[in-house]
Amino acid sequence: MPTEERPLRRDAQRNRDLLVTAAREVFGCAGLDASLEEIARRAGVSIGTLYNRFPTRVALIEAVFLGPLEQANETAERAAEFDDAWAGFVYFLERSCEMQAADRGFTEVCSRSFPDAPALDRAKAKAGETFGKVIRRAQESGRLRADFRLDDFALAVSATAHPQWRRHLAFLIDGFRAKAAHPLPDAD
Amino acid sequence: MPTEERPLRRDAQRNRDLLVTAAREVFGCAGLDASLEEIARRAGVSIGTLYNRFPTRVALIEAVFLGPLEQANETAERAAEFDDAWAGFVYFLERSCEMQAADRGFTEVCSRSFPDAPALDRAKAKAGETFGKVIRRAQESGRLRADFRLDDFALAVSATAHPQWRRHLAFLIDGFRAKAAHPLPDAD
DNA sequence: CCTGAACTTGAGGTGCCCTTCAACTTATCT
DNA sequence: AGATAAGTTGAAGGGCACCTCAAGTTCAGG
Repeated sequence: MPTEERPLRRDAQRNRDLLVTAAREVFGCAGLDASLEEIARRAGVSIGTLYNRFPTRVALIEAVFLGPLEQANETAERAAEFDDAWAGFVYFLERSCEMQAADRGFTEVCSRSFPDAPALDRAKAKAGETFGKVIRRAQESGRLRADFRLDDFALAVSATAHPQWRRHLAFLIDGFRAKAAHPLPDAD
Repeated sequence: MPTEERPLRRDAQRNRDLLVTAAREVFGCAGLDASLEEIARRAGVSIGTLYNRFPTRVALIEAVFLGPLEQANETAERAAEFDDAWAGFVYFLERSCEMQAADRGFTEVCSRSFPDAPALDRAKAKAGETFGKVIRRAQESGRLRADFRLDDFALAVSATAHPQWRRHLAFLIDGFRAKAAHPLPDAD
């Protein structure tokens, strides 16, 4: 049984939207630990209203980032349908880095875990599975090295959350090609 | 004329050492923005003493990290003397990642700039020059791609400040080989 | 228009951190 | 042993952020 969702009063809905928008901006440049008071300030709303609508920080994070995570999943679905499997792989990597480079909050959402927000973790897992297919296809095509794993994606992407990510990613991609592969270290 | 350095009283010197040790630990796990009170607490010294010895945060950062930076420079010098230029290049990359993975403070020292602590910036520049030689040799040997630049090192290393850095670095290194090289993106 | 429920407000309590400084303690030198 | 410069201490003042709640305001349905 889903929690009964009485619709919000119109003013409350407006404030909710203002808060989410403000939070997107503030999380985007200051990260997920940004000040909640700053977010309320920017939304033009009192701190009490923020707490009314979002009792915890993760509730707000969820409201802001569930969308982008689904968007990432769709990107992966598109990537899985490329004729050229390697191109699809590269396409998804690039879109992911793009999103992270543009949004510090998104970067942190992707690298942290959220025990108190199962929806977030579920959305991440789903996108992960979709990208798993992309990886498999690229490996079967013989262009992606066989020892590439899903977690390597997290590594690669989380490591490119900076302005010159294009260049960094280009090196990595060269290192991902099957023809470039040398044995990986044992551990991990 | 060098600032006259009257020697510290014995107790003061002891406290200074305690503070630097504590700061190394705290910066190491909490980063350069860690609480100064926490550092004083861990050193078993009052917060006033910390401020007596290190009037600013950067003064303390300098005291902690000038050593490691010089150590990095020596590592680069060793790397420049490898018979196998490519092996020297890889050696320095690995040692650098090792230092950063082990010390969050060091990571931040390497990626930030310190206008108020010229000594830090100088030490970084020096290590950079030394590593520049390593790069040149590796490129002349034909093993390192010709379009590799010194800043790419900063990229690579700052991006590997996490537990599974070995694996990430392995991919990057495969991407750094001349034989793996594909054209890099234009910008930056 | 009126009323109750929904919503908003912001001051206030708590906690952590930064930084200063006047009063106190200690090392060192003669 | 005494004098004094050097060093230590921690309370106090100022900030900022978190979170709560009693009092006030606004919406929406009758």
